[in-house]
Amino acid sequence: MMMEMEVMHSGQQDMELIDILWKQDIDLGARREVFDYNHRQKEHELQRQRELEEEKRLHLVREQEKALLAQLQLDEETGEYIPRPPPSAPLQSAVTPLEVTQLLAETFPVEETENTPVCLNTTAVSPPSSSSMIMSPEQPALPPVTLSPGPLLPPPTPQTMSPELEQAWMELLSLPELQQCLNMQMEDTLETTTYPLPNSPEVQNPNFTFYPLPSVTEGETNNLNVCPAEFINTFDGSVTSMVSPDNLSQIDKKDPQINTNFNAKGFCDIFYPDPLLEENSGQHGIEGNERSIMSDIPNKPLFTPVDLYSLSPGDTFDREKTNLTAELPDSDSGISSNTSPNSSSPGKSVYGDGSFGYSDSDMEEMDQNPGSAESDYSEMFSLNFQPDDLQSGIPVTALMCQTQQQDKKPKQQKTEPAEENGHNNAPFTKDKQKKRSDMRLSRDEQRAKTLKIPFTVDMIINLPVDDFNEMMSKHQLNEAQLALVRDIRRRGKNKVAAQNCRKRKMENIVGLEGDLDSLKDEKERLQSEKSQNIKNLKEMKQQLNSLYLEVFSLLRDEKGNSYSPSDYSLQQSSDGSVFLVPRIKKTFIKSEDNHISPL
DNA sequence: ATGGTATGTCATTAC
DNA sequence: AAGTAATGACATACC
Repeated sequence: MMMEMEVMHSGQQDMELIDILWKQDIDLGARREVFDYNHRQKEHELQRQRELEEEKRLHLVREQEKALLAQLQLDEETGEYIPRPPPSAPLQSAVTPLEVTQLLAETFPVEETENTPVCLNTTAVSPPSSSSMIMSPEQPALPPVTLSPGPLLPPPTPQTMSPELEQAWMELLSLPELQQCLNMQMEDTLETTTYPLPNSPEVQNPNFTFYPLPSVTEGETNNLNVCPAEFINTFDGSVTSMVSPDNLSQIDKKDPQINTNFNAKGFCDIFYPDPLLEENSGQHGIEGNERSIMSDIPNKPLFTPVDLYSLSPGDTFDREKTNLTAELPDSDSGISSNTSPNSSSPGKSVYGDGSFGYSDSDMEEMDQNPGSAESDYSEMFSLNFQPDDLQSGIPVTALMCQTQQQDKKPKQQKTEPAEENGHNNAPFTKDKQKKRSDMRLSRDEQRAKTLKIPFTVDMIINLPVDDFNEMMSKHQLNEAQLALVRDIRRRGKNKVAAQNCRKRKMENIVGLEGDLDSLKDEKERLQSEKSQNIKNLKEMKQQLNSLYLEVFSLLRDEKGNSYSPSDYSLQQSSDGSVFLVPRIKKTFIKSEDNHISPL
């Protein structure tokens, strides 16, 4: 046992080291689960041993608390368990050790808790007891009456808690190990909603009030080691017996999974749970059952991811905030970022959400677009971005899309944090690209919704002038709205015109390219025809020349001599007769036409 | 980093 | 003259 405790303690030190290192690595993008997982892998065998040990102890604890609870009855007003009078506790002596019941009876009134042994608290901060604090292995031991108090009662809040409980809660929060676990949960981007500490049973354990806080850090292991098992059991029994029924029932209804997890995996799996599993189970528990209650409590907002980061110490919130901002650079849609984190959490986190509720493009647009309409957009935006919206937790862009997605909204709010944290950017960028094209088409639509234009963009753009004017005349629109409607109509028509223009231009280009091709073909054909004609002409000339020479060679004068082709030429008159004409004496020959002998 | 492409928008002109 | 179409030019996002 001593060895185990020491090993456990060293393991916790490792965990703390990992915590520190991980915090340093936050900006490098290192995720906590990696370290936790490796750590768990290393300590897996040790954990198994501890689990077996723990299971045995828990079994005993259950038996005891069953008996203890049987001795308690619910105070309807305070919601606390109070010891039953001895006659009404028949199980008391049957199951519970006498010392336990005595201690319980003595310590249960808050005023008397100074009798609480130190080792009780020590067990409370030791991992096994911590797990039993959060888990509810004691649930089956609850009597039926206390197990089913009917509708869920509000969890203990600063408003509802008694001062003792509140103090106990604060001190509990300051427990080093608990803080470690809380830090893990808060620093882990996925482990958010399993933050049930305000509801934790031990919160209402007055014993914690008297826990010497400084000694916790120093002596937790020492006390652990020296604490007798019977005291541990006693403490556990008292703790569970102190649990108010509403808390128990909440735990029971909130996260039944924890029981199984606890038994199956042990406390390490609870404190370092599988992120997704933890996320989902926690969210269902809190948001499903307690949203309505918690949302009314300003100081206890829902532990949605962003809220947790807003609660987490140091740079955690800023880091997450910037991450969110970076992850959602284009929230034209107004969907992705706005639905998840802030629906029910007022205050800082909401402002953070609001600050990146508008997309860059939207802001740029508002800056870019001159004119009254756009300036009014800004006005509207600033007006819309008011506590009213903050209360509802939905920024303007979310509000704009809210109408489109009202049916999806509740589910999204539950699932999206897990999804957002669960996967990386790759799917998101895909969606973003899809949404981008879609959203760019509907930019004017969003503007119209921002200014509450009572027409659809489609109507504004496509209605004929008369219908459009009639439609406009039926509504009283202010200057900005009128300007926006005009701009929408102009832009819409111009957009179509540009599309048609480009289409025509392309068609013209294609037609001209076709013309060019056909003209090239024609040119080629004509060129080949020309060359063929030239060839034919040349051939005919050759034939004519041959024929001429042949005819000329047959001519003879009176003396029977042949004519020289260089001195004479053959010419054909219009009536078809052919004359032999001397080349040099052409004019002379003509003048002496009678001297020429017809052929 | 850079060039090409698609698209939206604005200014101007034509109808 | 007003409304609309056409189109060049520019900006932006995306590949």
